[in-house]
Amino acid sequence: MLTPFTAKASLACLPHDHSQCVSSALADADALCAQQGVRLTALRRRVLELVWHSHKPLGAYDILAVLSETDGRRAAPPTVYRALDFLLENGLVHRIASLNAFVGCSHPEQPHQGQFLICRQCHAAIELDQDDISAAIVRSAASVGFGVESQTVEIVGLCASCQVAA
Amino acid sequence: MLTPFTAKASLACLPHDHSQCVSSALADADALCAQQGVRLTALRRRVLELVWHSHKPLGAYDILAVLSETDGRRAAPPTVYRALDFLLENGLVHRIASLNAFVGCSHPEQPHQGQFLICRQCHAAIELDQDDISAAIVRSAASVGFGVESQTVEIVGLCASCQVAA
DNA sequence: AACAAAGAGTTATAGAATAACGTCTCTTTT
DNA sequence: AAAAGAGACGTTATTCTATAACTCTTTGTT
Repeated sequence: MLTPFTAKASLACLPHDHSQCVSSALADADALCAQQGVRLTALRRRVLELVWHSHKPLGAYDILAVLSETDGRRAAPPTVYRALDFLLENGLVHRIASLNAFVGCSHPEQPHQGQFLICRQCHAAIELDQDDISAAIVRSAASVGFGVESQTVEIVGLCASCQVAA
Repeated sequence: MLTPFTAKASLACLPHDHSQCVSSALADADALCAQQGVRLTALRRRVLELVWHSHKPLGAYDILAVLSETDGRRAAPPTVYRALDFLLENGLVHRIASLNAFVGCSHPEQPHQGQFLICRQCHAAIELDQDDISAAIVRSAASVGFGVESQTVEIVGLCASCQVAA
């Protein structure tokens, strides 16, 4: 069974109109920030747009390079990291610890921590939010008396498209 | 239900005779390397011992500092990273991506990738290897056609001891 | 002893992230 | 309108993490 969300997220590895992803992510971000009373400044919005440039997690220094070279903006690392911190805090992007990289959040409406399927071939990241994975983790943790507060779940493998190609 | 392994691993956050952990980890490593026909050199064994100094994941540069200051060994980063690479390849330590740190493997007998419960208070890492977590991940991945090859599961929260303390 | 190969030392550099401080631009208050 | 304050961004420097490339040494083998 595919939930609407799963269906949407799995687009990451399939041909699709990606400009739709970007524009809807930006529109969602505008709406959410307005609703939360926080400021999606030009810089923050631009960083979010760059992160959404593809479904591949993007490094902070890649973002920095675009800001400096393409945008012609004088930018040093803190500029990028501050924008990313804001986007992380407001659930608009996720950080992939195993890659030191950032990816747009597919459903920023409610706070959550995604689970990520990362294709080692095309490098796309598919975001999941499966309750049964979380539940299994919480249950196992509870069996040793451990109280879960946050989860990092990052899975590497081959996406459907790249399996076919191989 | 606690498997023997789970019982052993959860020791991490409980008072226990830790010198036992260290000596048994080193003895296991000696045996496994002999069996595999690979060399657990003095340096590699020492790095493993340092990683096992506690159940808290240890940074490469922390190891480096001990080698330089305490052991008086002239050591630069590659020295430590090569030893760690060897230990990782042979399943004797795990790398915790979210911490950029390394921790001894609790059951190096068979190759596996652990799942880790990391206490935000005492910083100890409890290694799990729960099939139901892996199974839930593989199942969710399969539902979007994704083939799992490796998993990073790192859970932050409060261990039993630190919950009591709080 | 001679050799090849693995291990470890050495130097330099790349990559990721943050600290600390200054400046500018708003808004809010008076 | 002036002053005050806060938030955002610029700037400089530094810390932490990791690897590349080359050299020398050790070890096991012939």
